[in-house]
Amino acid sequence: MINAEMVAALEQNKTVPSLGQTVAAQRAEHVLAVLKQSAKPLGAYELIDRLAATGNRIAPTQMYRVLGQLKDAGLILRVESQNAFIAAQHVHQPDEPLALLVCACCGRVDEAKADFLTPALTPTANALGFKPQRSSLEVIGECCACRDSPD
Amino acid sequence: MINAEMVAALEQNKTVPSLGQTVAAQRAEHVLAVLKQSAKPLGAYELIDRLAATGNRIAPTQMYRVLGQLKDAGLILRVESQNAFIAAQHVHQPDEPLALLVCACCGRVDEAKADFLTPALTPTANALGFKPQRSSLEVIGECCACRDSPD
DNA sequence: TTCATAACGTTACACTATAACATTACAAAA
DNA sequence: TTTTGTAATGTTATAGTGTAACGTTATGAA
Repeated sequence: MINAEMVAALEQNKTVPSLGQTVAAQRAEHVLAVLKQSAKPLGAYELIDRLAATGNRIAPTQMYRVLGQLKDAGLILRVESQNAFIAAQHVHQPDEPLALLVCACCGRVDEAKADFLTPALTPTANALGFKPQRSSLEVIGECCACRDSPD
Repeated sequence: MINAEMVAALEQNKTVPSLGQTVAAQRAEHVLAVLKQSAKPLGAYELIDRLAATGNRIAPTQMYRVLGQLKDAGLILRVESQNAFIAAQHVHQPDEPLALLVCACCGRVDEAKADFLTPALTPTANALGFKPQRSSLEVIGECCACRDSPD
């Protein structure tokens, strides 16, 4: 459905060429566009509402399919602690170790590489006979802007 | 509601003495007991059902209050990726960096200290002006038992 | 053309979580 | 003792999250 060509196009804020005309591709594009415009993570139903406002109402099932595709393509990230989604600042591999810095104050989320994770977890994993596949690291705190703001 | 004395008692699988006779304390005890008996994380409504089976049905709101109290006391942990809860193997501080090793196969969850997190995150946090407060690290993989099982 | 299959659509429902408000328990002030 | 404030507890209702199950359509291969 979403392929390398589309990922490349979406990443550059361009319309996906040939395949971009399929219903599914256009929807994925719309959803991604809405997420990119949002400073904060959006839930599935909030996304549905915002999409509906542009005349593109879809059912929850559809939205979750689109979100799954975008996630698999590395174009969006799921914020587990909020059951919500953000547009990725960079395209990622599914198993790439990332840290999400979540502002408890304004909700903004930043992504950062977390390459230290794999080596740091190895001893523990080995000791327990656990084979890590992917990880989710979310750091809750206060972002730059909220620290500076007078409250 | 839940105080140091109760935490100490609950930690040792004992009934909370004096205060343990309050309705709330007994409920917290029941919920914790159910979680301790489960190999896998349990959702709030699954907990409600299991508690009801022992003649102690409570409403969702109540359950979330109990879960909140137990969590604040460090007696249970929330598995963000599953919206579910486990009994803590050890009592924890709310801001203590932990890794949860979640088996994608059987659902079992192990907890491990993740002291490496704080120093590892400092450079990134500083660069972004982000002030970390607490973190949630969940590692999805295959546990010891599932690797050994024939499948 | 016919058939298989994958994509897409729809309905319905189960689970997660909390807002809002009612009631009760309890202890300090009058 | 009564009053009263407050914290705990109880209840109802509802918003939000997620998916199972199944129907329909599109597409390409036999």
